[in-house]
Amino acid sequence: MKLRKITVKPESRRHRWYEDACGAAHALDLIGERWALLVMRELMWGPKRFSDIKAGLPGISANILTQRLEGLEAAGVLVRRKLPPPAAAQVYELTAWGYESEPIFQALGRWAARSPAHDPTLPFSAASLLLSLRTMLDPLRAKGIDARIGFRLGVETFTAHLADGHIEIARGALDNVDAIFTGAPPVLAAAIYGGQSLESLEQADALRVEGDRALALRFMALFPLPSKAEPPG
Amino acid sequence: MKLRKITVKPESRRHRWYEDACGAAHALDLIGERWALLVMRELMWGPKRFSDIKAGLPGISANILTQRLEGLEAAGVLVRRKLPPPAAAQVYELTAWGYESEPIFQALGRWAARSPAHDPTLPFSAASLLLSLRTMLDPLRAKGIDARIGFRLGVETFTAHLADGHIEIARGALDNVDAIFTGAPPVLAAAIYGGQSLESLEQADALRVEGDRALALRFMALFPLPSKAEPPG
DNA sequence: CTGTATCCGTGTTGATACTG
DNA sequence: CAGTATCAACACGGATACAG
Repeated sequence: MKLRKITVKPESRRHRWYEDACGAAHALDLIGERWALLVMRELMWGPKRFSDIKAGLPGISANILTQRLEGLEAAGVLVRRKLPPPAAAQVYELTAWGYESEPIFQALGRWAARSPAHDPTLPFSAASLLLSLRTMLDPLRAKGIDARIGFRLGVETFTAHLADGHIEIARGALDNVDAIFTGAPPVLAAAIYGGQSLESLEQADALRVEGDRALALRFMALFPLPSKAEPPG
Repeated sequence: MKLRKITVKPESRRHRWYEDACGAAHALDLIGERWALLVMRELMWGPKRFSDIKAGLPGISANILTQRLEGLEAAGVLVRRKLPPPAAAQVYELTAWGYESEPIFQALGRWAARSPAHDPTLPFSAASLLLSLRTMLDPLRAKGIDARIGFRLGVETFTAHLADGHIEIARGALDNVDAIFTGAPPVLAAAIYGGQSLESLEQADALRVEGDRALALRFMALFPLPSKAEPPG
């Protein structure tokens, strides 16, 4: 054998692909690398800057985030845009097709919610908490409620609009809301999913509710978790 | 350095977790490693042996498959069982919770079907082709058809039961079917998704149809692919 | 302050060869 | 058939250093 070590250009070594026509395999070729899906999750509520993405992803390092953003841009999942002055910041934004990935998060989230090993006390980003609300809403319980709920999660604010057993969520200024939750995402998660009482969280000064308190309490009960899967054996 | 090679116990071999309470992140902790989901895909139609799993996964190496099977077993996604004599073979089988992962494949497959980069000419395993049928069935087109279709894909046989705009698929002997397709999975894929005419594939001796030919032709048209996503810019 | 590029230690992955 | 052992290549993450 002559060609012992061809000097392969680093860029030509692209990637490891599954050689498989299966749609799921192709999806994993595009977004199956470590962190890729979580980067997309952080962008599900609108464009973000590099460091805001990074802030929602505890443990990712800057170079890895750069690589993922490049890869996702090449795949057509997101684009990088320059905001017009005066903001003049660079942001990353999902393409229309990128936003269509939401059912993937829902399927993963619903399935993982039944995992015996799921630990809900870990850090929770605002993006993922809101995604989980859309995933876990019980349409039957929400039937008949028409209301707007605001969230102040750290520096970000969101408005959820409940109507017809359906929930719409948008990032942005809180206008015309009937109730507002203010607190860190894990605290709100403890209230909605962890069965923590609103009073105890308020007394610990971890969560605050303004506006229609009865509505807020009703809202917190709209997101039942599924039962855990049986461990085998 | 004294401790050149500490004999680390294999179980202490933690892998890298996302420290994130998000359900999707936890799902990726469990099944996000390379090959893990595709191993599950191969088991979606029932228990399989090591080498049959491997055969459906072009490119996986034996040691990686071993590791994934161990990991998935530890996660509670599958169990290993010893078949009773005379078969007496070891097989891997999804747990009930493991089977519940099908929506993940559907979400991934549906999303990837709109990828501009999807190449349907790559190898296609029987398991993934049948999974794609369940994903892509158009209930409206299937309305009013009540029929049983058999598939001989290599050594495996499957029966699909169409009723009420819904499809059920099971591996096993072909009993009481109205039509049978015989051929390699990529060929059947070309017929159903690639727009290849049945006649041309039969003339090339790549596909054979027995039984109700009109039904077979109707069946082939029940699985429309979505349009491709626009490349950005 | 925001993002990118580079080095480096470590752990993961994968091809090949080998064993029960 | 069902894996294990070995080794090389690579990906990850941390820590910088650097550029606008």
